Amino acid sequence: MALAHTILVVLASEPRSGYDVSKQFDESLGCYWKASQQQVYRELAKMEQQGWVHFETIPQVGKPDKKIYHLTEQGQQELMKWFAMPTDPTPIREDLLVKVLAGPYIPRKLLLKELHHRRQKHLDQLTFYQKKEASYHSMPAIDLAEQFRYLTLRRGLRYETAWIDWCDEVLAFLEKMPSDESQ
Amino acid sequence: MALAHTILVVLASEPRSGYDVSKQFDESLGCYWKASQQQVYRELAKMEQQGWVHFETIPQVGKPDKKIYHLTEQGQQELMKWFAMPTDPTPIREDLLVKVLAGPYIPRKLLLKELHHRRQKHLDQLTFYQKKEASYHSMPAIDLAEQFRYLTLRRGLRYETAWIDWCDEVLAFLEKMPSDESQ
DNA sequence: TTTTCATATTCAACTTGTTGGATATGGTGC
DNA sequence: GCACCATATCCAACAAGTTGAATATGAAAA
Repeated sequence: MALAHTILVVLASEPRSGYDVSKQFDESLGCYWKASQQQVYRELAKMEQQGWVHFETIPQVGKPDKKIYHLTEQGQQELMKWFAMPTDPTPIREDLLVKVLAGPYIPRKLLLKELHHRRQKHLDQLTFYQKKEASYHSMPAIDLAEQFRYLTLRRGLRYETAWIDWCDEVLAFLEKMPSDESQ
Repeated sequence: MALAHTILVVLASEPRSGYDVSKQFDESLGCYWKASQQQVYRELAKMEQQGWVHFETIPQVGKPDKKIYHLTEQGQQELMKWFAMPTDPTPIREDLLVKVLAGPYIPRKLLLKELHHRRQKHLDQLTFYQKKEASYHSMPAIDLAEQFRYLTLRRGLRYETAWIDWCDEVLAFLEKMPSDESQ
């Protein structure tokens, strides 16, 4: 259900086409909510049927007509209803944790490679976030929406940092362990 | 695909029934891989068809026959193949982040309630992990499998800590902000 | 004594997410 | 000139995850 509500939030600030909504996911929301283009289109069609959004068709030449979606009164009410419902933490599903659990069966070299690989990924992401963060600090004033966006960025920073620290801890642990018993 | 491989890892240490595998998910894996009983049963059936596992039927009175699944040679090979494939971070989908992004539209009181609620949830989980951690430290010696399990627990600790810290940061931020402009 | 829990599996229907393709055109880089 | 990318939507098929129920019994708790 939450994908629909995320789209409602995106549309709340400004009416957009499915293509634009999808771009928003890729560009700025992606860090904490990933959705493919197909998902966005399908969800918008469903939301339109439910009366949460309406669209105006804008004819174009050489391209399919643009459908600009906007919230309806009902959509806004739905959003308010969702705001009032407490959210639970998303269940975690992390391959890497399973691989660490499988430590006794996995060749030590592979496990080390995995951890180094993942550490780098999270470091890259962290660096990206840090640049974004710096750009916030260099701005003279930011509006309310930007302030909230900044808070979500802070979550991203903490998330990546926690991953990197854990990778380091595991790597240190593995180095102290007796060398590979499984292979 | 990873659910199947997680089940393979669980079965690698010891043959089990679907019921037992499901219990493992609920009891110890749940923190980083959640799977419902239905998922486990369906996945095991599929894995059996693919030849990754076999089962022996153990007749029981008053209950359905127990099916004890164990890895096949092919299943072990599959596991090794999976070990060799790099894993990517799981895409994040967090309602709470969307609600914070929706800050300008959501009544301040509701947002504060959400954050307090979530902080408490993560604190409860953290406390639970800390008790587990303490029990590791009180053991005289732990075997290899337990050492790896301990590392996954460390991930849980860091995960919950990062959430709590972020909740605190957002709460502090909101208190400094001008009072609710949306309601 | 009745209810609830633990055991053990299965079916059905549904929602959500993924993958790959089709369609059509104008602009940019090599 | 040709490959590729951005624009803009849609379809189909599949994989994964959720929800609710049916079946059956013995043991423990209220």
